[in-house]
Amino acid sequence: MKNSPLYKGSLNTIIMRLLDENGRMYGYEITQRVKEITKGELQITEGALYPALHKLEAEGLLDVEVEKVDGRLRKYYKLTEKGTKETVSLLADLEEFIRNMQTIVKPSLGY
Amino acid sequence: MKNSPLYKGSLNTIIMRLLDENGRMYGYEITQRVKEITKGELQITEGALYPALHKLEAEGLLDVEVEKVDGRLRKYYKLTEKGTKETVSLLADLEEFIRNMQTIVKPSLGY
DNA sequence: TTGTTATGTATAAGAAACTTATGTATGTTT
DNA sequence: AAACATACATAAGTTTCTTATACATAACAA
Repeated sequence: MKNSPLYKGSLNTIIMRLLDENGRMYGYEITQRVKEITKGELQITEGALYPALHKLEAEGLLDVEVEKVDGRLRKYYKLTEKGTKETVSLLADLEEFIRNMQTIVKPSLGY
Repeated sequence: MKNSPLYKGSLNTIIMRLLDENGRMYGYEITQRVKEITKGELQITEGALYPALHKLEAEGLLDVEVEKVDGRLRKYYKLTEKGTKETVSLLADLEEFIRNMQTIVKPSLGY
């Protein structure tokens, strides 16, 4: 998922936010959406994504629905009620993180 | 260093930027400065900081000067020339990271 | 004066979150 | 027929951090 270590720890936030916005998505779709939104700057690898989805499901934050489309398997994920609440928290954490980093680094960024 | 996983991967950027701004600092001073700047929201632990400083030094990005002040040892770190160049790169990575995350999450943040 | 807090550095064991490599399977394009 | 895209999955290894512990001096409080 890119070379910068900064992305480490951001994957759950990305997944949850995309599901929050789009209702339901399947894994491969998430990778393509992120790639598209960030103009290729952020590439989520399967080795990171699928274990993350399984863990979020195990924690009761995501629900799964398996479907066969065009002969291929798809596992659609959506937020549970608990997952929706958790998303609010993750987005608040992201805002705080960005704010703190900008404060530390401020002279180099124009704010 | 806080509970949010988002901070994972940000420590080197923080250290390098502070040294870039302040010329030279010692470890404990860095922890206190960060705590102060972020109003206690970000606490850097020694277990994360010291190994990180040693690694940056081993990579030739930092230089050290040991001094004894008030009977206690201090190890002052400053950026090498290589370190200064690397800092520019790390800050660019941070800006890109923030930009990408804001793009993904945008409806919830007002930009 | 003795215990607690602050200052200051350090490392080891373990956890968390990834990367890299590989595997399986189907559909589409060249 | 080969290559590429779609779609999921896992195992081994790495990076980056947390938690716990350790040592040492100075300042402050009981």
